[in-house]
Amino acid sequence: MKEETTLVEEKLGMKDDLEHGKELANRLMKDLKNPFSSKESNKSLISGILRSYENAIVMLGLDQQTLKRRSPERMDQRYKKRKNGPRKLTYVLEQDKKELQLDDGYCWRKYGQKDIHGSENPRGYYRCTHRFTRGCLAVKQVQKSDADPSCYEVKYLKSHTCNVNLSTTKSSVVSVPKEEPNNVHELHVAEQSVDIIKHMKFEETMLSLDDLENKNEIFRTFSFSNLETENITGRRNLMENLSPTTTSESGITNELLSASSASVVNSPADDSCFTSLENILDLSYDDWSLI
DNA sequence: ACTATTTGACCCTG
DNA sequence: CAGGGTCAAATAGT
Repeated sequence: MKEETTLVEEKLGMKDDLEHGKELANRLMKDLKNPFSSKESNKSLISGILRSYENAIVMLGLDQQTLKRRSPERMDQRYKKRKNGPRKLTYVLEQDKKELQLDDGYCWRKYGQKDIHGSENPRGYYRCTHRFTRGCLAVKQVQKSDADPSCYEVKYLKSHTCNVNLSTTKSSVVSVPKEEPNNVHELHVAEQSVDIIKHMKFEETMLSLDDLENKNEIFRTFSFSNLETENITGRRNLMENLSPTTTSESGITNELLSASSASVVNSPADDSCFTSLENILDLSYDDWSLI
């Protein structure tokens, strides 16, 4: 059962989104009456309206995916009782603790773990803590490398839309066209030190670029070693460079993405960047004059 | 009391 | 049907 405080938070969030959408709609209406208003500003307003309502829909849990998964019939069928009764929980192994420490600055909540066929190590599934409160759909998968147990492969799926700024985060969010999990862009960086990783980035990026052109990518994979505690600061700096939500000024990722026609949104603070919406908007750009 | 993790069950896709 | 992804009850941690 969901906590009451969380529900209140969600409702407030929905209210904010809906009111924001309403405000933007009003501004759009005024703009449309103004012969000097630009197409760009109208586009931006509509983008904001769509985003607000999409946020609200997600918070309501009424998006298509949630509805499909949570239909009453299905809820009746599932999870009535565990067959084997109460289970024993094992303590998190030291290695797993390290995995949990692979902090990229965002708040992640583990929601699953699976043994992967052909891999020695299980894959952990994490989603953004703000999934329900802010509708953030960011997900990542963490798996210890079979080849090098000191390395972890981290796959990021979907961008953060929760606008939670890292203490170290600057101002940009990268958005990528066509946010489909099946389109994979892998950026592998498996090294023992930050310096080496930095050194590696360019080559790895160039390789990735090929993939990207071939696959019309979206999701990004990183692998990195378990750096020692004294390197945490360095690692944080590294993640600033490598994270999918990395900053525009430093990000090799940004260069990569811009080279592949990705768009870079100015600030997460003023634009939570629903890439799907941007896609829609981009596709229909020619039609804006009709509005 | 509340939040986070673990893990068996279930669903979806190929 | 197998494998991967997700859900949510049970449990642990704070």
